[in-house]
Amino acid sequence: MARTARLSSSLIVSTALDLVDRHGVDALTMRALARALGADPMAVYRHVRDKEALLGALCDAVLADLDRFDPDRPWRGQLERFAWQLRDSLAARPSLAAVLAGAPVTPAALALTQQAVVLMTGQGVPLDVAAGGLATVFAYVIGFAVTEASLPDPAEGRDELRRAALHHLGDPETEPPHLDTALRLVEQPADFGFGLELILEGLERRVPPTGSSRDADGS
Amino acid sequence: MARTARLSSSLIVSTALDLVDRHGVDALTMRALARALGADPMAVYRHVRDKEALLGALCDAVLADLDRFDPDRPWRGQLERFAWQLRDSLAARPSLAAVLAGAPVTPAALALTQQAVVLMTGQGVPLDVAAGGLATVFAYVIGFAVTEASLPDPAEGRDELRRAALHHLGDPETEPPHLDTALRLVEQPADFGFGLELILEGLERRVPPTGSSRDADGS
DNA sequence: ACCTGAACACCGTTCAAGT
DNA sequence: ACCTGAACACCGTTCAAGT
Repeated sequence: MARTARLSSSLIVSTALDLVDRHGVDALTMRALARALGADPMAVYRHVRDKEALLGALCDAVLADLDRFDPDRPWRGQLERFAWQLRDSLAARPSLAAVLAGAPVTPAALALTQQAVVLMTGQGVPLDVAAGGLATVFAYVIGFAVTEASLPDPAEGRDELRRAALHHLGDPETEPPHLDTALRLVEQPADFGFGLELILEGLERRVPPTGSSRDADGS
Repeated sequence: MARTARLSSSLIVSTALDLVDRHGVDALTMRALARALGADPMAVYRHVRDKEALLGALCDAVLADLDRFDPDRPWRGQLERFAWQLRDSLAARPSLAAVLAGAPVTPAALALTQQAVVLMTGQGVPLDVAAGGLATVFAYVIGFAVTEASLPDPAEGRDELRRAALHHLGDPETEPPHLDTALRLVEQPADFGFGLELILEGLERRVPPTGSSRDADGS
């Protein structure tokens, strides 16, 4: 019966992530976290420097949960899977997208980057293409996830949005063409796969062709 | 001598933006804003619903400050200029990038989208390509700007970052290849133009060729 | 030496009291 | 009717007092 359930960093992180999953990152206060842990509000500070470090640890946990890169399988499919997995993970906890955007350099991010560089350069992708490609994919996924998470409730103030937009357009007498199309575009989530395909396709076109039809297999 | 300098929404927004430019968004508190305006802390609430609305108005002002799209000039160059302008604007006030990411639907955003749809479809870009392209460019710029603004001070805790990353990689006995390369990649700002080029190039390839060599000029 | 919780210095916002 | 500022309900974090 001895309550030896001491606090640990991993317990703190998993409890905090659970709080974020259920009630959003705004509900993650040091006091609420301590309550969920059944501990004193200050006990958490024994294991975590401050709240910023706690949020960084959450981001690291999310990234560490993604599949590793396998250097023996084609890079393009793996980069695509990585992008979808990260997007899905952030879509499941929307409020964390902005947090990850604000703390992108974590140990797991470094580990993933190292594996991706090995994967891509090992398969003939020039280093600068691999570097630019990784940065592009990451920026795209983050930007997409944060934007998607921040879409306002449709119809919420749509009339005012329209009116104010018309004012920006110089209050024309006739309705500007495609205004309703544009309204739909900014209100609806976009097609994640479309932009990802643009990026991956561009990367593939920057990989010099291998001389023969196969040269990595069987050596 | 009568102090008739009444508050107005535009004065509030420009004063708030100035505060953000000089001291970052964290320094933008309702109290500090009122102080900068020489007004009572609560006077701002006469013109702005709450702080979220104030931040939204700041984002709108940043977007409204960008060049308009001109339907008579090539879409690709204008989309490229838009991306660079927005990136530069956010690089000049880094802390606002995350705010814009969290409030992407504003009147100016709608106006820009409407103009971009007119521009692109008017020059033969299929609507779904234009829609996907705009969303992709926006997500990329936002994600890039937020990530760039959040890069930690290099060398700040680099050793701990390395050690923790090695732990994620399974504590190998030999140094994983390209780890220093990866460290450089996650610490340094990436090449904004590279990813933008990937996206624009992919869009261009999705525009069906016009029948003759010229058909929009002179008509 | 470690842990606790009262207290500090904020914050956004409400609301009753003034003009 | 409009404007003000004291007050409320928080927050992250410090630090002195306990074990």
